[in-house]
Amino acid sequence: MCSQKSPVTDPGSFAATEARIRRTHERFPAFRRDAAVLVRLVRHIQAQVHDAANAILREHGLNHADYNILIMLYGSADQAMNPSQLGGAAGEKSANLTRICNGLVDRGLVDRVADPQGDRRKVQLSLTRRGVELLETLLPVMTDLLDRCMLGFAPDERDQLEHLLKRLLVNVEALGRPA
Amino acid sequence: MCSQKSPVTDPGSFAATEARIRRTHERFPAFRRDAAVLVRLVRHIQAQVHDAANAILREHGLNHADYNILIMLYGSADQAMNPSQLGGAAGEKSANLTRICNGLVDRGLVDRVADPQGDRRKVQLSLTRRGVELLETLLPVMTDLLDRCMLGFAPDERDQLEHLLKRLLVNVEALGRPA
DNA sequence: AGTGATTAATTCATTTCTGAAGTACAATAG
DNA sequence: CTATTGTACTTCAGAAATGAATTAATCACT
Repeated sequence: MCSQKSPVTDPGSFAATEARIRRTHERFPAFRRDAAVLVRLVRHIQAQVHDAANAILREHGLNHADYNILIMLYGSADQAMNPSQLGGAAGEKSANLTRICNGLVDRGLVDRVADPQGDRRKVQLSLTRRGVELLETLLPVMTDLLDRCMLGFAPDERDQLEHLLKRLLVNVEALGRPA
Repeated sequence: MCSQKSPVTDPGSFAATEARIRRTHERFPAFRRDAAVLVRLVRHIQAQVHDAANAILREHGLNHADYNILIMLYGSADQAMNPSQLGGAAGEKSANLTRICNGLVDRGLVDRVADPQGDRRKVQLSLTRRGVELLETLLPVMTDLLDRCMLGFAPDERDQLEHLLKRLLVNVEALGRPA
């Protein structure tokens, strides 16, 4: 109403989303405003982080999915995981995980070997030295990205948010199961 | 009837993610635990909601992206939006939005006409009667999905979460803008 | 009125992701 | 032991999403 729209995504744009949700609620009262707002917020946040990460990683020849795999391995107890663990951790479907790891193996960032326990269905994925090196050149800039997400959040607010999101996660994980 | 959905994340597994983040922080101290946890929570929540919505909508011949477009239009003030508004609202890139809307137009759920204001660059998208009818058959089940997300949340907790996520959104929206 | 920048939407080639099916192995039970 | 059931991963074909043009119209200035 007052100033002209700011250049990229204008920060007040979520107000329009809320107005739409309100109208939907008016037309269809069972449709809950609060839940809809939360779900759309999560969607927008995730999309923005994803895009920002992709933009940064592109110039290093990686994308967000690749990075996620690398950092999962970097943080894993014995520097190694098998695809199903990795898929769960990174939130990738198994078919997609196979494809992503193929790329990382081809580029010499990840090693794929037979499961040391001898279960011949399983496979062990781990970072190569090159993988570790690349990831460690990425970490400063990705860390900076995370820092910028947290600007203006007090420690107790972060805790609050973390706690609430964990409860939300429990709820949404149950969505896949019932009828 | 016997085809079971394979869960992407096994429930309770977020503890493993936290352990990985902690180890990453130990190896690379600047990497912040709190921000990383929040970002991964958001990612997992979004993925679960997306998958659950897709599973529900598939049997109606739609997917989550389609549904989002329909409900944005349903809630819009004059039942019509142009692609750029819709893209911003639904969090879709413009190229993708064109593709999605092509499909919806082809199926007779959405109308695409010239902008009534006369700006010949613009296009008006609106729900057809069939689009409204289909959406209204979907709304009960999608509403139920949203309700299940909110199980166990008190009103003030929902407010808290909404408030915190809005602040997080402001931060992540700034990520895209050059530092 | 003429120019250069901006905005809106689309196209296009390519990459990424998905669901379903397939292969190989392991575990369990009859 | 062998049959059934379940798990781990891969393959595959098709769908969805991306980034970089492209086309076309409007805007902002002079």
